[in-house]
Amino acid sequence: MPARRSSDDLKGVIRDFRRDQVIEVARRLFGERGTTEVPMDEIAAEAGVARSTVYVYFASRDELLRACLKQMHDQLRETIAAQWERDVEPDRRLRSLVDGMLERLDDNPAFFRLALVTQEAVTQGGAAVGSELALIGLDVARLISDLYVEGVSRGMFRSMDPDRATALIGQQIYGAMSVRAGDVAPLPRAEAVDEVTDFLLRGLAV
Amino acid sequence: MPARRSSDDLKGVIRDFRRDQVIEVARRLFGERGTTEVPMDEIAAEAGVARSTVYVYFASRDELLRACLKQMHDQLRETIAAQWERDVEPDRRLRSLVDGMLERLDDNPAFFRLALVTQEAVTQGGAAVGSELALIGLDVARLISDLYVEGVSRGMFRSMDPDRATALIGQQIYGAMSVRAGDVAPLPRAEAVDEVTDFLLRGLAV
DNA sequence: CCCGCAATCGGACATAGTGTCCGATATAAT
DNA sequence: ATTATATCGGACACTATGTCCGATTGCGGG
Repeated sequence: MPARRSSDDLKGVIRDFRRDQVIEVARRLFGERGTTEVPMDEIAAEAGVARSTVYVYFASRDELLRACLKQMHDQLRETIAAQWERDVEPDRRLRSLVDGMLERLDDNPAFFRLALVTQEAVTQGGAAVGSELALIGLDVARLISDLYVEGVSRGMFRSMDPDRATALIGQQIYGAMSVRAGDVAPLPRAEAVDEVTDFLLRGLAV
Repeated sequence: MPARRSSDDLKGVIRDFRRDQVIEVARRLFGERGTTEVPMDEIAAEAGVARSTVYVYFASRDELLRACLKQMHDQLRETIAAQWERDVEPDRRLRSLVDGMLERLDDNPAFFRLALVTQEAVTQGGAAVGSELALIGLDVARLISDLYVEGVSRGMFRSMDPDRATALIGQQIYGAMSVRAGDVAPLPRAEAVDEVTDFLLRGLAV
């Protein structure tokens, strides 16, 4: 039986490798051109598989999109986790969070665009896709909420409803990412992170 | 000649009326379901014209989309202009701007979603569509910039690079709109406007 | 009323892409 | 060699887009 099992493992490894190739290609092309304008033929060809094989791995374009989002989500989680352990102060954690998000964006500009264009997929009734997006949103929101509450308890942040504060902070980060994703000449990241973090902390008023 | 001219005017009026009908329907359906998932057949049927007639008025789906954006832009300009004349103080103007944007969003929730999903059309190489979006962005940015500069000169806002301040303010507003567009139970508008404006002014720090 | 003109309609057509299906092929294990 | 499994490649049915064009409709003028 051991050889049999080893063979299944190898098949699984090969299959996962192939599947990941398709996801990588799809992520890039979807990010560049949107979720609906890239023919499955093209994704298959670039991934080096037959088009019908793509449908063996993914039931539909939507499911492929969902897989792309999941991969993105996993990477985001890793990035944020790594940043998070490095900082303890709430304001530094805030900075880390912004940094992590912008880092993922810059590492793969198509990253955010994929999330952005995926809003359309949600609008189109892609419930499964929507739930993957919601998970990403919840992860980030929880991090924001935690750091906000900690900031208040340390007397660094002014007191507001935590949910509202979380929403407002998230809005700024989301907006910053949106703008940066479309910017042909974005600021150096460290500078952009400082700027957004500063603005979040201090606002406009003198 | 006068009667001849009058007839041409009537034809123009009828044609514009029909064209606007198509735009209205398309705006709604695009906003609800995205720019690519609504068949032109359906838009035509709901607007009460033949599908081939839609192509008489608009060369393509993209051109129809562009017309939708232009209509949206015109309405936004009217809303902002009306709000703008009512307030002079920079912080009140800021509030008016946020209010105006959220008002347009609430008046037609599909409004913002249309702009959001149109980001995808831009990604897809819709240059003409992109330029319409850019015009909207420039309008809003100019308003933000003006009020920011005035706020600094009055000693109400702290001094930063005006372009960066404009970008940061714009990001928050954009994020607020994005979140609100997807919210099934959004805050009452006045409350949301106050909250965003307050956050813009004061930030997080105590 | 009739006629001419312009706009619109309705349908056919070619094309592109999606998802399904299946026989042929390739590969690995026994 | 045989068997089992995964993949390939292509055919198919269907949907939607944009183009084209003859038929129909509506309006204005004589």
